[in-house]
Amino acid sequence: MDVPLPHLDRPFDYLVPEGLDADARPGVRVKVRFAGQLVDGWLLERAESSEHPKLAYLEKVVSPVPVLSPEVARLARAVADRYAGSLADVLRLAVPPRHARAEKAVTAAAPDGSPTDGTEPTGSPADGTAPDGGPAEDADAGARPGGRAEVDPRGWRDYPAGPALLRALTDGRPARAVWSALPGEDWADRYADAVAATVAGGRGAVVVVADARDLDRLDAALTAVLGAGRHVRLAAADGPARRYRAFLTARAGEVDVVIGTRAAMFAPVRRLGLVAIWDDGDDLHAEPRAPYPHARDVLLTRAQIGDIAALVGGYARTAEAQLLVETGWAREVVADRAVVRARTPALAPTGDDPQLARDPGAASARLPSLAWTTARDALRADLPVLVQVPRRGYVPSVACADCRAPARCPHCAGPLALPSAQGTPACRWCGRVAAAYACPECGGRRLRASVTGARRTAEELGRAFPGVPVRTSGREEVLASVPGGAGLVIATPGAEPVAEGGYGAVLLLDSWALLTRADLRAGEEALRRWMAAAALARPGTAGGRVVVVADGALAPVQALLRWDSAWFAARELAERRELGFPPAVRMASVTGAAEAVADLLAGARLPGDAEVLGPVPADEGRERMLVRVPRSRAAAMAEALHAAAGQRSARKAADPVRLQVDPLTLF
DNA sequence: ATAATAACGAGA
DNA sequence: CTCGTTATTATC
Repeated sequence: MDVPLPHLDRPFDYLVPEGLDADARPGVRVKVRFAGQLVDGWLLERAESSEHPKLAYLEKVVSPVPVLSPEVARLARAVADRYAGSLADVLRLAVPPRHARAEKAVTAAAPDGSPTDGTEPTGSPADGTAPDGGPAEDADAGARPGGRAEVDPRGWRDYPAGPALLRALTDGRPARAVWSALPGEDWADRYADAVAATVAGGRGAVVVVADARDLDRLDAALTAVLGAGRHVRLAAADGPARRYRAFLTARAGEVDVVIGTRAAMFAPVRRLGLVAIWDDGDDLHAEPRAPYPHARDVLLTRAQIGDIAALVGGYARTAEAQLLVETGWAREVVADRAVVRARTPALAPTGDDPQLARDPGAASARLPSLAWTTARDALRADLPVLVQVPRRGYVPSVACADCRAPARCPHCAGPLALPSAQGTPACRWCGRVAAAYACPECGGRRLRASVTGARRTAEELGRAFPGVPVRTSGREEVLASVPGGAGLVIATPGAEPVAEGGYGAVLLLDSWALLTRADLRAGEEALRRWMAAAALARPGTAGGRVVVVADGALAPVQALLRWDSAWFAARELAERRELGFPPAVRMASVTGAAEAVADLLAGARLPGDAEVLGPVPADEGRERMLVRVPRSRAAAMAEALHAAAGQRSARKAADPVRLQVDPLTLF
C-alpha cells in the first residue's frame, strides 16, 4: 500500500479479477480501493488463499511492467526495518516515478510481456537478442568459474590484495573489501576494473558515487573498459524521463551494470555480483527523505542479503568502514607503506602560524610563508597550484580558548554551545549547563566560539601572484579538470578539479574552520577533504607538495602527513566506542513538538538497555531526543520506535514526529 | 478519510 | 435495560 502511515506498513490481500490475471504479476504497480478511496499500491505476491474473510477486488494494474523485483522488494523491507520506516517510503526511493512515454519507448524496443515468476531472468527470446549477452539459460553457466575469464588487474597490482579481489569478483565469490586509494590513484579506472572483472564472470554490478562530477568520471572510465552500451547511469539529476528509462533498461536485463548517485542504490540488476560505493564519507550519500537511509548501508545490506561482493572505497576511510574491517565483515585493500611513500606528495604543516591558523577572518593578506613559497615554487616550475578553502556557513562550536580542544559535555560528551556571547555554555544534547567547565586537556577555563572560513584569503593569494591565471571551482560552477601549466585554482571542498599531470602544489587553508565544526565527524571530514585534494598533487618524487595550514600535532593532520587514514579511522572508532557514538552504537533521533516526542517515547517498548538522552531544542521550536542502544539491540530499537510511531498514527496524533536512525548529524 | 464497532451514559 | 451518542480502531 503506497501510504506512508506506519500503522499500515503491512501487506493487504485483494482478489484479482479475471481480466487482470495476466498483468497482475508480482512487482507491478496497482490501484486498489482502500478505506473507500483509490490508492496506489504494489503487488508483492500472488497467493491461493487468504486469512481475510471479505476481500475486495484489485481495481487496476497501472502498468504490466513488474518494476519491483523480488530482490529489491526484500531489500526495501530490510532497509525499512533498519531505519524504523515504512516499506512504502523506501519503495518511493527504490522505484523511480513512472514516466509513461519512457516506458512506451523502452517496451517497444524490447517487449517484455511474457509473464515470469520474477525471481529468475526472463527467458524470453527478446532478451536473447539483447546486445550484451546470450539467452538467459547460458547466464547461470557464465556465472560459475567454468568460463575462467581473466581480467588484467592493472592498477590493482599496487595493492597486495587487489588482484585476488578481482579474481574473486570474476569467480562470483562474495568478496567484501574496504579500499584505501593511493594518492594520485585514478579511482574511476579501478572501479571500472572491478566492474569489468564482475562482468567477466557473468554477473552484474551497482556502483554509487556522491555527485554528478564523480559520475561523469566513472561513466567515462567504464565506457573505456567495457565499451559503450554495457552500462546505464541512474541519477535523479538526469531528469525523470531519463531516470525511468535507465531504470527500465536495467530491469529488463539489457545491461549488467548500473552506476549512479544514491538514486541507483536500489537499481534492479540481474545476477547482481557486486555493489560498490566510492567516497562513502561524503554526506551526499545520505538520503534526505524518510526513512533517511545511507547509500553505504543500503548497499551493504544488499550485499549481506544477496551474498554478493561489496567494495567500499575512498582516499580516506570512514569509521563505518573501519568497523567493517574490525568486525571481519570486510577485508582491507591497502598498499604497502613503501608504495604509499613513493606515491605521496611531500606533505607539510605550516607549524603554528597564529595569524592565520587561529583567526583567518582577521588575518592580513600575508600567508604563512611556507604556503606562499610552496605555491611560488610550483608556479615557477610551470605547474598548477590548488588552493582549498572551506565553504562558509558551518555551525560554530565551542572550543577551549587555550588549547583549542572541542568542549564536550562532562556528562554525556555532547557538544557545548554558547547561547549568547557572555552566557554559560550548555550541552546541545542533554541540555545540562556546564557552568564550571574546565578543559580536560589543559585545564583551561576560557571558551571561544570558532570562526568560519574566509574566502578572502584565497582571493588575496591570487593578487599575490600577478599574471597567473586564477580559476575558481565551487558551488555555482564546478570544474572537472584544468590544464597542466602554471595557474591558481581556488576550490571549495568537493569541487577540486583534476589537473593534467597533477598539481605541483596543494594548499589546504582555513583548517581551523573545518576542524572545529560542531560535528561528531569533524576530524574525519577534514581528513577526507584534505586527502581528496592532496590526492590530486603529483607524487613528491615528481615535485608535488602539499601544505596544510594546521597544527601538525592534531590527529587528523598527523593522518594526512603520514597518508594513513586507516590509523585515524581506527582511532576515531575507538573514541566513538568510548563516548558511545555511532557506528560503535546505534542511535536514533526523535524530533518534533515536545509533547509529541514525549508521547512517542512513552509508548515505545524500547529494549531494556536503551538510553534516552535529551531533550535538546531543535529548530522551529521543536525538540529532539536521542535513543542509544548497543549494536546488538539495533533491530529491537528500530522495531519499537516504528511500532510506537504506528500507535500514534493509528490514533491520528496530529503533531508529526521525525524518526531518524543513525542520523548524519547528531548535534 | 470513513465506516464498523466498542464504550458509555441518560432516561425508561 | 435499551437506545442514542460518542470514542476507538481497522481499513483487504
